[in-house]
Amino acid sequence: MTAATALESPSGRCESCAVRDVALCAALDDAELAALNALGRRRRVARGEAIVWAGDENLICANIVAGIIKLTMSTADGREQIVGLLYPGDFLGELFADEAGLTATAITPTDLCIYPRGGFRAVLARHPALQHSLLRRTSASLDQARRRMLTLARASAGQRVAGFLHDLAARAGGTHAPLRFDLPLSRGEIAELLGLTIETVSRQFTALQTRGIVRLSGRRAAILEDPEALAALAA
Amino acid sequence: MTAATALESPSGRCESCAVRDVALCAALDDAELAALNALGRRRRVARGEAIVWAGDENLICANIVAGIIKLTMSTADGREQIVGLLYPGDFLGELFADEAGLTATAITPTDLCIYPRGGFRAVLARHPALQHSLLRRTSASLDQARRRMLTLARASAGQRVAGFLHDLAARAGGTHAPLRFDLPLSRGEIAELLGLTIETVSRQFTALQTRGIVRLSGRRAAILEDPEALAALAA
DNA sequence: CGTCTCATTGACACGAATCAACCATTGTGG
DNA sequence: CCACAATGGTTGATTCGTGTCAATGAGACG
Repeated sequence: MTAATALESPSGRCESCAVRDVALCAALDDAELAALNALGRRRRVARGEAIVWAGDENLICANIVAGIIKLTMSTADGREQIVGLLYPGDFLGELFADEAGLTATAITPTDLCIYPRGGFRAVLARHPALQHSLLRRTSASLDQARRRMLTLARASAGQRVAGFLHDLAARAGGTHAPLRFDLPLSRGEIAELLGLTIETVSRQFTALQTRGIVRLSGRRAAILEDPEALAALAA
Repeated sequence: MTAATALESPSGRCESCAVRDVALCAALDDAELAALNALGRRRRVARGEAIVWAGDENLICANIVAGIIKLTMSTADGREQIVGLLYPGDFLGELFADEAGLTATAITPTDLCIYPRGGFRAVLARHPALQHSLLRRTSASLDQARRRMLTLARASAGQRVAGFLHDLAARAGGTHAPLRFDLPLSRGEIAELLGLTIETVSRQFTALQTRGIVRLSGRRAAILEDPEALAALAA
């Protein structure tokens, strides 16, 4: 038992968790954390693997420990739209729905700390600090969703792509040039996120490259050459 | 003092409030309600009047007692987008932002129960039930926002307008024909909501009318003739 | 009765989707 | 180690839907 890895047994390991101080757990002291500790189990998910399917019974929620997850909805005719991205420290789950409304899929290899939904709600009810923390997070997500509504409703393809790269660069830690950063999403996923087609995304990328604003380095990385120009385009 | 109207003095009147059992207040018993009671004041707002301006210091939050409010964001070049509608019982306010991110404007004459943001947060911290209630509401808003993202990103103009009318009809209490219901939004506001232009909205309306699916009765009312067809178009 | 606001209708332009080829990279089996 | 398929990405030609610009129409209100 002492040989159990952190992956298999989170119990007693929260203190050393990568997201101990950024996830919801940050709202709890080490003693309170025991309640969640007892409930959670670690799970590693491969790139492309689904964690929750829309329409399924909504049994779990989770903290993202590492990796990136996309939340998607699809139209009646089968086209998909990414309605949220989750990064390490973010919370995954629809606590108050018995049936999942969204599909959650790993975009990169991902580590999760999974809780049964019912159990988590029970802990939530007993820990106002946790609830407060979740409320803040949910408010922030709502704000983000509304901002994206504005983009989807009003921005041109060029503005969307520029804004997307701008956000990625900012998250990668700066706006100084030249900044090299990863593109964790495929072209198809970028299109799903921005409400465009693959072809349009591709064309916008080459346009940015032609103008010397970013340079693509393989499929999954980019180098930011002109942050001001990019920011201006994102507008 | 006994002549004070409910509008001027909410104190001691919560029991008879129109939204006592649907708003956040529903989470509190009459005794607990006293804390909010002491904080709140009623205010009536005319159609078109703004309650909060994006960018301003974020001083207040409120419960909607009667009327409809739109939450808007605008692009750099001045076009507006409605990112949320609030109905009686809904909660207005960004509790965790010192600067307002959204403009809130009354779409119809509206009655509010207004609280200072700081005071409300203090009450919230002391009443977990209230916080839980707000968390549920915020989660529901997030869900709604994400659904609208799908619409804005993927639906055609026809689908958007049909979906909008479908929602209004449902809210008006049924899908039986012929159902007469109000259009609380102007054409311009519908366009702002759906991410279209006034002209496109107008054309879609006449198309629906030509096909005998809805009939417009003046500018501000519609009669639903064929609910199934409307639902099918909304997809 | 005239003006003002809001809505409708028409002509046209433009941006992004669609359809279709082609190219590059990765991985696999001989 | 190379041939070859499979996957993902780019580029081009064309179509289609919605935005834009402009004129007209209909209520609301003074």
